[in-house]
Amino acid sequence: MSWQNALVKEMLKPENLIISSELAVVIADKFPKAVHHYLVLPLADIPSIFQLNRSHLPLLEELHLLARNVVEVKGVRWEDFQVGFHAEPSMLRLHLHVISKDFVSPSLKNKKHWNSFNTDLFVPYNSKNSLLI
DNA sequence: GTTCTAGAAC
DNA sequence: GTTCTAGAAC
Repeated sequence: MSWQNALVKEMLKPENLIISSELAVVIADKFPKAVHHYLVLPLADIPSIFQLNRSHLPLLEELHLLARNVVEVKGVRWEDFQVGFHAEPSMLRLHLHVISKDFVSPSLKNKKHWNSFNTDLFVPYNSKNSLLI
């Protein structure tokens, strides 16, 4: 198992779960790029955005619901967050980023980190249709 | 994805 | 001298 599978391993550990549903889980990003940075991952074995099609729309809505729920659980403002996918994901298992817009974190170390959330490398949830075949 | 580091660029 | 970049990691 390579580092690319680390997310799948982590999402299966109960101690990492913040909230979950029958279809997906929410964990904290191990290297948060902002004060708040969470990942929503489906239990279904969907490797990445490149496997998505229209049949996954209900699941994507479920992921977004969990994104809203984790922000509520943390007691912070939804307006202070951006939610979306990376256009060039590195880690396997589809994951929706839920990140606060401050981008203040010791783990935000280089230009690539910042660009991945603040350029076209970040695909907002509301632009998800562009990912669907 | 991160860490480490040699060589380039400043 | 310090920062930036790109590539390897068995």
